[in-house]
Amino acid sequence: MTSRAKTRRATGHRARKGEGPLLKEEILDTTEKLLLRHGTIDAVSIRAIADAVGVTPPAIYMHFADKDLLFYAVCRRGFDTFANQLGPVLASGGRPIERIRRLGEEYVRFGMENWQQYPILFGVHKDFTIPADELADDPGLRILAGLVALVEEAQAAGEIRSDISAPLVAGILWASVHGMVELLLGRKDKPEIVRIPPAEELVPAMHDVLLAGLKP
Amino acid sequence: MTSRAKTRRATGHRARKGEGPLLKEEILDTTEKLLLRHGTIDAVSIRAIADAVGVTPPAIYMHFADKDLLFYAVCRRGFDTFANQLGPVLASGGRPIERIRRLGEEYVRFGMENWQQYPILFGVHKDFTIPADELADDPGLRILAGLVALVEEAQAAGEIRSDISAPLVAGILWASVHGMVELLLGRKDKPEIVRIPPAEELVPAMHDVLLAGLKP
DNA sequence: GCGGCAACTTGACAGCGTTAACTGACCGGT
DNA sequence: ACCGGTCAGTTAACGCTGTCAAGTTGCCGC
Repeated sequence: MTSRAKTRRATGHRARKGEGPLLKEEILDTTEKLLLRHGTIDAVSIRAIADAVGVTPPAIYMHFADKDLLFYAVCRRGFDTFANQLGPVLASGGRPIERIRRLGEEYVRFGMENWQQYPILFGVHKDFTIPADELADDPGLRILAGLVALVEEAQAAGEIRSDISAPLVAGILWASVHGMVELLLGRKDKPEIVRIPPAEELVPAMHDVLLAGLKP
Repeated sequence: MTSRAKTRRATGHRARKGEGPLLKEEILDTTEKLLLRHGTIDAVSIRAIADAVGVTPPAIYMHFADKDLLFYAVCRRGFDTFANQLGPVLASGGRPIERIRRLGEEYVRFGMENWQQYPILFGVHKDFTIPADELADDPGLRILAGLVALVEEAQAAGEIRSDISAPLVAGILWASVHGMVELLLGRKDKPEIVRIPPAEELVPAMHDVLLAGLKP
């Protein structure tokens, strides 16, 4: 029993005319699962994906041009759930400045929970070049645009100083929360070496400092 | 002319008894050069390194246990030059709060200039497990310890609020500058898509906000 | 001069992403 | 009812990768 051949090949099943997208979804699901299990892209081979789906490796290439685009598609899904998680916070009630704090805390929480996908989503090093047409309505950009609008709202309400432009403030906030996630993730499984305070102290303290520094 | 075989094999030279470390240094130099040229670890193969040095691939394994440790050694060197660059700033003159600002700006400048090595040095995703004994006197930890001490000095001088512990402040500062580097690097060669303000505005503005929020 | 050993080389293995060429199965048209 | 077309795969292979076991070469100390 070297190879599983679970879902499809074992059953002798073969997709009908319109069933291509079915396998495509199945590949995406399996790839995400394997990525979550093994942690990095390189640890998940095309052959392993194909085997888990129950299909031969070249079948993958019927639905994705290459490995990078497959994993971009997987990450794109994660990005969407990320945007869906943060969207409600953007539109929630309360003073703008409180929404900004909640947004940052949600961001860090999401990053910590999805630690396998996060570096792939937000890392500098994603080798694959994102297709330009897909990048147009990138979920991350939607969030960033929402953050800029939220900052403008806070500035209009007099809750944030206006001598720094809204995109500048948004960039500072984004850099801080992103750096915080990376700091926490990097020292995640070696807490005895680097004595960094735990997330429960760092994240609120950082927001205190940032929002204090942004007061008018 | 398929393979270069530059330095050693072409000359018929073979290392004497004590000349092992010579090749080791040469491997490190060549690997660093190739890494800077190609950007990522995966783009630099053991075979390419061996070929550039003028040696067969298994010869590399005489000096490094595997590929990961080779690249860790290369990164460790970069880390040392990083520490050497930041060390003087830590000990330089001026008020502690000014030194903190200069430290942050130097950090970002270093990160931007060494953009190929930076993600490998500071990324979450370095697959290799750093040998525990090497990690003890890690240059990055020395810098972090120096930053904590600097923050304590600033707190003692009454330049930074003392209701947040020094390690907490240091963590916030580190997360911010690191996130700023990643933000700038990530959007480095696609400035038309994400309209993020340039580094010359972001970095000083971020330090303004942080130091304002840290005022007593 | 000779054993020993450091420093390599040769040759190979298993696994990778990817491609070209082939094979069924289903569908619409005549 | 057959039949070409096309969708959805398969088989086989190429060139590449990191890595290892075994063999070879040449210097050093005795």
